[in-house]
Amino acid sequence: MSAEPRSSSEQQRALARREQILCAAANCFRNHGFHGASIAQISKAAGMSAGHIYHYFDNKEAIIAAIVERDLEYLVTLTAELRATGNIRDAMIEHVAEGVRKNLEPAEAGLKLEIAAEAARNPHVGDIVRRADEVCRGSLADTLRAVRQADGHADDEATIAGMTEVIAALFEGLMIRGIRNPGMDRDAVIRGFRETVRGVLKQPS
Amino acid sequence: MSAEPRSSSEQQRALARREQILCAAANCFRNHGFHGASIAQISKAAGMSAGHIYHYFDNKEAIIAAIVERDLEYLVTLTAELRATGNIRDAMIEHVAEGVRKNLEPAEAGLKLEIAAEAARNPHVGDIVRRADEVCRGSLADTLRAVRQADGHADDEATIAGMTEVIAALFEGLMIRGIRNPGMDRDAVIRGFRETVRGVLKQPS
DNA sequence: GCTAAAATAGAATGATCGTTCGAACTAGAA
DNA sequence: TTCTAGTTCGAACGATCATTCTATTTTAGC
Repeated sequence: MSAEPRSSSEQQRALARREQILCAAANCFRNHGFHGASIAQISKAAGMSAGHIYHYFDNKEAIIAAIVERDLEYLVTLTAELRATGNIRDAMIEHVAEGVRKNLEPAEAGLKLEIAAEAARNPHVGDIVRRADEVCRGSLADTLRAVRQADGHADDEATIAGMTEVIAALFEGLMIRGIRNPGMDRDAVIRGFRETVRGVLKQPS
Repeated sequence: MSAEPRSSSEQQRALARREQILCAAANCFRNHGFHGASIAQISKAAGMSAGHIYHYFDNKEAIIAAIVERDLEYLVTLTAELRATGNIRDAMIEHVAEGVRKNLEPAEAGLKLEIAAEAARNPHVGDIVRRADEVCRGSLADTLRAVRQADGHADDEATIAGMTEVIAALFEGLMIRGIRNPGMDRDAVIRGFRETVRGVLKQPS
């Protein structure tokens, strides 16, 4: 927050401390929510004093923003990776199982839902989330467009946008499903998802 | 909370007060989250003193539980209604547009996401949510089973369960989509959803 | 080893939290 | 009217909140 550090090792050290705080904060936020978790809890989890946290973050809101940003950055790189594969349609269907399992991970899902709920009421967090979604959505739309064109379908952009939302809703909804029905038959869900994604890809235009 | 009231008008009055508190609390929870909203805020919104709230609810947790219960009760009756219609398949596809619009309502979606996030960490709320979902899920599975059987498909129960999760994830995911991409083309999404639901109903078993 | 600066701890701040409590008020029964 | 019991308020409680400040320890350059 203050003047530039003198050596690069100091920079690294500061970066590591920041990361340490963010990891601890993510755990606390998972367990108690953004507003339920206190700086005292986070500082204890990070193994440092409460006051010291303010050397790395202006305030609690800044920690929340950093957590949100970090979480979404990961998603952006993920969708970009999918797009870089060779045979996109096969890759998509192949990755369904992985996507299902990842979104059902309760720890991950809890934090992501917390972020979504916060985005609905906190304009700053909402901006971060919407900006990241724009990138992911664009990447997913590109992927869908490529597959559909390769299959000889002539879709207008609105149709592609609609399909994008369908696929996104499917996987994001799974985070809620994992919480509401933790005992679900995962293999059956994977089969259902695979078939549904396949169906969207070959949907008549 | 204490001994039975003497007249039925007193009972009604107490019920109205409870409802008044719950409505005010729902608004506060929507805007600030379960832990971000204070009893002081809720009492101000409900037009009564903070202390008085404790005549109707044991504590804040009880208010949260009541809100969650009320929200889910509505969903249970909704799925039951769908099931009572005549031609189920047509009714389902016809109700897609309504379902999409309802889940995109930002105020509703925000509170529901807050509930899901709370269910992921608060065991009491989690129990309420899971129990309600069991009912809704069963009703939706019954509906799907009926349509599939009428179409001559022979599905095992796991397949029906998988399809149920797909449909549930679709619509619940839409709540997140509405927050992450508020400017989406709703008509295109409705078309995509309708086609996807149709696809699930005629999916090969 | 000395010194200056950064890292860190921990106490202190005022605000606000959820909750309790006792007094004042209100309305129906007698 | 008087009594009684539920309604309602608002002050008060101790705990905890996010944040600030000061003092101390650690580190790096000389």
